[in-house]
Amino acid sequence: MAEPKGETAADRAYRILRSAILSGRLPTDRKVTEAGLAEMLDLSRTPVRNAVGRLLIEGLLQRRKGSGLWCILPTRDEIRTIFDIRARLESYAAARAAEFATPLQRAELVASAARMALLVDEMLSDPHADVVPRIDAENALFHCKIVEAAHARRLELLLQSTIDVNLVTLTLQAYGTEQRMRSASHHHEIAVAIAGGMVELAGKAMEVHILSAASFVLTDPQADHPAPRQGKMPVRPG
Amino acid sequence: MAEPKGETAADRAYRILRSAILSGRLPTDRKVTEAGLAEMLDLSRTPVRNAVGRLLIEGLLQRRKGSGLWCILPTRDEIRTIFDIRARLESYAAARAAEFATPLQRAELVASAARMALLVDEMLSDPHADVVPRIDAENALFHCKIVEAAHARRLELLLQSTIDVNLVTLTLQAYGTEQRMRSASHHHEIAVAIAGGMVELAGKAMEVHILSAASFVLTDPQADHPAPRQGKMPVRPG
DNA sequence: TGCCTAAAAAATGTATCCAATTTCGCGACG
DNA sequence: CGTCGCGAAATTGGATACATTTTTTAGGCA
Repeated sequence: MAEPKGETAADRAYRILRSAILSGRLPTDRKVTEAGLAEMLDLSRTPVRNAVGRLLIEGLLQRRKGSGLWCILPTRDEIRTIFDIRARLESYAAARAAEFATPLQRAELVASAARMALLVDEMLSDPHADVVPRIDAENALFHCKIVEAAHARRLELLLQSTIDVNLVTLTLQAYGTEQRMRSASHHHEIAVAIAGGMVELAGKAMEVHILSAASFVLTDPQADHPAPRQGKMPVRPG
Repeated sequence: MAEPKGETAADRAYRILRSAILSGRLPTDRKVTEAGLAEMLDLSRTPVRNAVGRLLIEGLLQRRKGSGLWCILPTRDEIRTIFDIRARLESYAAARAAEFATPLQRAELVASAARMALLVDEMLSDPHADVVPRIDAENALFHCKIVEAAHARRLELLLQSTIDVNLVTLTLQAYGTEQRMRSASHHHEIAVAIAGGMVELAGKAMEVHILSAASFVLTDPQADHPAPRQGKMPVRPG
């Protein structure tokens, strides 16, 4: 998951910088520079510029003309907006999946939902086991497979820059037993709807799934910012 | 509109290449290379690589591992998908605008809709006048102002890469008198809804506006691909 | 003391060179 | 005659040097 082999230096810079910004390891109260980031990552400016370009497009960085880059952490309102956008785009993806998914994809979605249910059971029966990362991975896989099954490259590209693993993980970390069970139940409903070709239901079920997560995260007092840290922290190149 | 002064070489390359791809001036049946594009534009590979990177993210270019770039023209199905996505994102933008727009922005939207009505009148009374480009411009301005008034940077970024002026212009070119009148009417309805803070109505009216355009474009036998040309055509650097 | 100007410092944008990876063609061998 | 393999060519990725633009600061003059 961390460092794919065929990854270019630019990809690596992008992955590390994006994670560093969203987890608050880069300062938001002062400028950073391409040269500085390059030194930090032990790279030349070329791949860093590539990564910075993508982050500018995603809005996680902003350029103040001649005066450095500034990291932009999404505010609570912006996180709300991101969930709203996800609800609209992913429900469209689910609806399309119900219409266009291959038989194999439908089966895989049902299987993923089943695995998720098992994982939640495991969590309930043995709270000490380290199942949470596996739940996170299964969740990511499920959403990813739906977008693939929608057969809409445009949708993939848009969601890719909207859904960030850091934000999703943040969401899931805020989840408790109750919410995880409900979430697993949602996955089952969505998978069955898609497998059965029920376009409307699949879309609406996904909408509920996402907005439910949003409402939970945003009403939880702890889940404010992703690590609203201030001081400068080193980002290790590895 | 064409060439902003403070534009960098990379921006220029991006603008020209994107337009060249969508208008069919670059071949889709054989590879193009960064070096080739650079020579075409009379630039070094550096700014071209920047532009190519953005186009790869947008999906208008695709990289076949070691062997050149390929231009990807949206198929009819993909255009349909783009309209669906626009309907969902722009209706969200309109709803947000109805909630968050400043008084000035509300007034400007109403004014834009009024100007559009005047332009359509002008077109009706004097079919020979060259009002069509002005109508296109007013239309672009209207949609742009709504997205701004939504006060959601994320939405701006996503729509920016989804809405392409070439596709919109293509749509409008397919429009006749009847459709233009209806479109102007839509603009008025949307502007009034936003100005009056009617969140639901604004969103739904925008949805109708976009899907109506989609249904018209996609049922029109002439509006198939954007210039499905095959042979190689030069792209002038200017 | 305050402001204008100009020089220097900083940051980004561009060009060019080199390295690494992949492709394709050619030839030899089975 | 087909296939394997090696090498040359093509293409992209990364580093560095240079140009351009903007900011900041130092200094002089009112």
